[in-house]
Amino acid sequence: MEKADKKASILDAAERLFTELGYEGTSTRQIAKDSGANMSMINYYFGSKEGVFMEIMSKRIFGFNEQLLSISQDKLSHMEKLLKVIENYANRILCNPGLHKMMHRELTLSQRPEMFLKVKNSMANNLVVIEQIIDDGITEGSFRSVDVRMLIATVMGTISNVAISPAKITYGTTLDINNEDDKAVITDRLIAHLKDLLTVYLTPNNDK
Amino acid sequence: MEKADKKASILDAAERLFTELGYEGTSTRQIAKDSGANMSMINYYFGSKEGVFMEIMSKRIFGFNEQLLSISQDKLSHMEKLLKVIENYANRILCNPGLHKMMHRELTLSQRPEMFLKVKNSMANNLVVIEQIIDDGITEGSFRSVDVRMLIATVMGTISNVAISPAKITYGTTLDINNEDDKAVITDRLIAHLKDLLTVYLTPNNDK
DNA sequence: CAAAATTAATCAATCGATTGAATAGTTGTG
DNA sequence: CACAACTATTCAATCGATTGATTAATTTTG
Repeated sequence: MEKADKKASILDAAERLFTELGYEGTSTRQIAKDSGANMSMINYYFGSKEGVFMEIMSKRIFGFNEQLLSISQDKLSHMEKLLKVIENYANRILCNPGLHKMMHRELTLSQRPEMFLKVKNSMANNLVVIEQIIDDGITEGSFRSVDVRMLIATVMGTISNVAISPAKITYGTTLDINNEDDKAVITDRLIAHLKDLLTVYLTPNNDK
Repeated sequence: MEKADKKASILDAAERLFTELGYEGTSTRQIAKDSGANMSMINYYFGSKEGVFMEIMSKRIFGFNEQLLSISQDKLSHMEKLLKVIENYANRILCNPGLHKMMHRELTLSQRPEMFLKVKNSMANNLVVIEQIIDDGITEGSFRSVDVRMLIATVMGTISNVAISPAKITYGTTLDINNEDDKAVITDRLIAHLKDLLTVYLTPNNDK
């Protein structure tokens, strides 16, 4: 309370509004109003509305890749690595589904190429880490030979789908991802499902 | 050429612009300009900008569910039904990825509740059809007992991920979903992957 | 005091929507 | 058939509101 820190409060308000209303749907006036700051403070600190957006993205994306990289270098079996990466990835996305929605939206728009590249590169980085692990597992013989790119689309798509779809569509009838308790349940269920799926699918066939 | 049919040309231009720039990012002036119609024609025919959007959605969503329902009533095994539904679903979405992106965007925004409900209900309808097929397969014993909702998230998420992700991220390095020839290749690859995945995952374990 | 932070007021541009009038096509009437 | 009445379509012009951004003045801070 002491230190106003308008800069942070602007970012907070902006992130919430962007998440809820989209980039175009959010006005700088509303950001100012919600954060208790004057309109000019937005341009004073971030240069422009787009500057605010970029700052939010940068802050959130940072550290995402490092985490995955560190796991991929752990002393684990390929399957253990893969499952750990997925668990990490799912937790990261589901702990803030709104942000993930926002990133997804920007990724499907041809506007704002700078944001597009940022999000795209971040995703691409995550992708190569996972791809490498699966590739290693296949060449080692501990994984079946599968379409790696498509399998990654399955993993990321599943997580994304759970994070994005409106509550009652994806999960049972009562669970709501906006409820904190339910969110933990959903996350666990998602991770358990992916572990089961990948274990069954990637484990080499015994017979034949 | 004879008949101008401004109404259709407005819808065409609007769909292209909405897909590319998003709903908020598209102005009625640009729709008018691109379609060669006067601005007021938009309100004359559709009442409002949102009316244009709703018309596009309605047109596209219509028939989606009937198709799936008819398949689910075919005389096929549960696995055959499931695979056929998925093949249909994938083809439908990948033949017009832009539209799917647009639907997805609207689904992640709290604005425009009418659109939201339309898209959501459409998806929910598709979901129950698939869910019923898998449920039947499980009770019959031809499928393993799995987390049905999560598996559906996997199927839909995979298709969605392939349709939405920028070309070079999801598929190999050369394939581009915006190229018509490549699109066919990607679609086939996606369907083959899902068939393989579901067959392996749902087939009951022989040993143990 | 000087620099940084904050404010109210205002900018030009653009937004979605509406207006009233003009044109074209159809229908009704004798 | 002829002419009036009516409906549907199209248009330029403009509406008030809102957009992101900027200005210049003021306050706070070190």
